[in-house]
Amino acid sequence: MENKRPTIKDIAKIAGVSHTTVYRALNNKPRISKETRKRILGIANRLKYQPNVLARGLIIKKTKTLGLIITTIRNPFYSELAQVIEETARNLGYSLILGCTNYDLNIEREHINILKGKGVDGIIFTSAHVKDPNLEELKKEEFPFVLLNRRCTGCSELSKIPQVLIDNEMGGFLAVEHLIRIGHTRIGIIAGSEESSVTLERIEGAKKAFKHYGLFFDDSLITKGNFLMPSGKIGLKDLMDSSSPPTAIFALNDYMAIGVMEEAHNLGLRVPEDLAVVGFNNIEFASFYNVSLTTIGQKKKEMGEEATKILVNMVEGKTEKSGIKKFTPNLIIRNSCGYSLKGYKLKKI
Amino acid sequence: MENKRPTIKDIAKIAGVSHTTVYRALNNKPRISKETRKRILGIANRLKYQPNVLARGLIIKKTKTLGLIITTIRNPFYSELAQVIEETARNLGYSLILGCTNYDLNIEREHINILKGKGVDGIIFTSAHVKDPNLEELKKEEFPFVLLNRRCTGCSELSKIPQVLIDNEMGGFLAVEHLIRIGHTRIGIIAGSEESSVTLERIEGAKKAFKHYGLFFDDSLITKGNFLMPSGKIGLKDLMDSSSPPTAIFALNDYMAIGVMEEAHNLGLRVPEDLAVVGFNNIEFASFYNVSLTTIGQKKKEMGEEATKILVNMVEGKTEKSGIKKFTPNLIIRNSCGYSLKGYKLKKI
DNA sequence: CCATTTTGCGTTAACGTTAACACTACAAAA
DNA sequence: TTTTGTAGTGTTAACGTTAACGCAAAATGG
Repeated sequence: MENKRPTIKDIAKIAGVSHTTVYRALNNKPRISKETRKRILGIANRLKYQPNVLARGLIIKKTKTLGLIITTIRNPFYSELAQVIEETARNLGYSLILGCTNYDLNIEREHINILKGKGVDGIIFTSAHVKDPNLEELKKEEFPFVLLNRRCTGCSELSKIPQVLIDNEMGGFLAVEHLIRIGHTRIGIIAGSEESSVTLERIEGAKKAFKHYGLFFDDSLITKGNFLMPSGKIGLKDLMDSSSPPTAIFALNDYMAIGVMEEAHNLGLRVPEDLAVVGFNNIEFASFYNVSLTTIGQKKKEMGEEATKILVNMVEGKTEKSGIKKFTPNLIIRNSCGYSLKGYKLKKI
Repeated sequence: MENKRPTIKDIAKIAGVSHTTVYRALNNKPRISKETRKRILGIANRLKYQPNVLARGLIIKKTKTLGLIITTIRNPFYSELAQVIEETARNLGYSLILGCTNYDLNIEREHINILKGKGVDGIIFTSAHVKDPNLEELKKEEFPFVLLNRRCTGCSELSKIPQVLIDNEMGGFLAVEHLIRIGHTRIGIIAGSEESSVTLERIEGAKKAFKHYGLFFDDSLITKGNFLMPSGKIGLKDLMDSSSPPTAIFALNDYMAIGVMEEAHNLGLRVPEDLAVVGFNNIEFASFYNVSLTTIGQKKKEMGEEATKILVNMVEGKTEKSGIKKFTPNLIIRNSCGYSLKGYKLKKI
């Protein structure tokens, strides 16, 4: 039984023409008569011909495959992003190779090498380190990639890389402003990994909010996390152990915010009565009534689409070699800050 | 500036040997002297040589790439699975192309064709349709694939396909048994998509529990869902609209169970006081105190690993061409059924 | 010490495409 | 009629590997 998939040459043999003629028929190239084309396409259909992307890729150096590098797909923020990226990529004719790094630059590097070896046309990098030698190298090689929800301030050259992001600083500002306006002054911050641009910018925004409202910003109220759920727990514990603990928490993403709420429960703290919590990202679970997390929303769908489209454009040589697309975040008020409870009211500004 | 990645021939030129010699050096083949090998490896390292997987794949028909077909990565159950699959695949030297189908057999088919065109070595299919012509065809072509958390009872041939699953029937039994033992007799079921083997088996288990405890099983208490969160909402609404609504719900996965809890809240029903809810899968969020969903746990990590390893073994020709690996589910009791509340107590059996 | 094997290379041809270029026949232009 | 153009086709060589085979020189063995 012949299980081998048919090749151009197989079709050529059947049609009694040269493989080049078949190629012309299949790829809508000129210099072939209507009749032969039709005949060949008929045979190809019958045999269910599918081009061999490997062989093609070897020559045209394109594989219709993109890489997606994320930290961990377990974080719902990334799985939601991955979903729209896969979908838009597919609609544009591309497949997606998924690579998780666990925030490890060495694994990232490994992924990059493998992806290049497999001839991917471009890579989407999502949030991680600000300073990343891997990216600098890629940039030097003029390998196409875009940064999604991730900045690269560390490296001058990289400012020219296409970046799709939200205004994290504004997001941080909005989050803390909300807490201040409902009456909090001691606000703890659960940071993300400190090498991440996202962390830096959101904290920067938080500081601006403090300043704007004439409040003192206490550095000791920042505790280091890593964007994963457990670090929210640890972070809260640390903060509550201090001599004058915060009355509100700004967790730099929802995943950690949920950890905060978990630990609050363990510590016997009620949310929002004893502790207000605000997150960032508006993952699907944040909206559930029994989570009901006040958070900062961002247009994940639009951002994922945008990043994918930009990358595909680069790959296909359709302009847009650089530029920053910045989206605007918005505050989504739910119950975790008690905004809707009596006893709290919004300060006039 | 030469940005092109170095090839075997480039190295050969520098080393002053033939490309075959370089090949032998790089791939630990015999028939080469220790010194030349060392010299060549030195050059290769210096040039940061990375083999071109496309060219290699063209000949050896292996690409060190696997396909992972899932319905949607947004469902945390699948993102948790994807995480471990990516990780084990990477550790075994494989990359993963991710394909989401949205439960659409045509999209699945499209994915399969593309994956084959890209020369993936094998594919992991996760839960979807029982009867799937795509799989029958793959089987006929002897293309390597494994079924993860998915059965293919529809097609006789496919019983020989490696399958990694949990005992869904037992899981369904455990879930309903629990509800019965804490006193419920009218138990609504939110089914998954009806073409799914998972749905059928879990319902089968539920029915057995009814029978085992001498209870009448009311078919009208099954409502059709699709494993997505919103269908949990709709399902509950439908069930509660009936003339004699259930006092407990068995949602066939956690994602829908959360939808059920959402809708219960909207309908003014307290969980677990007015409505007990049990799910299936034990996704991470189920464990959070403010969700606290009683559910059926399965060894996702082990199953993902197992499926990946089996597939890699098949691909690499290391036996294990068929066989079913069945894992045992376990009941995880949290608060959504009120087991821990006074007023409820466990019936003796 | 000669026959045989082994070692250390090189040559050449695949793999399934794409692409440069060559050729023929026939039509249009000169 | 000769030239020029071009539609339709074929030949051949890439792409970067793997792999079959060939062939000296060195090593082994009886």
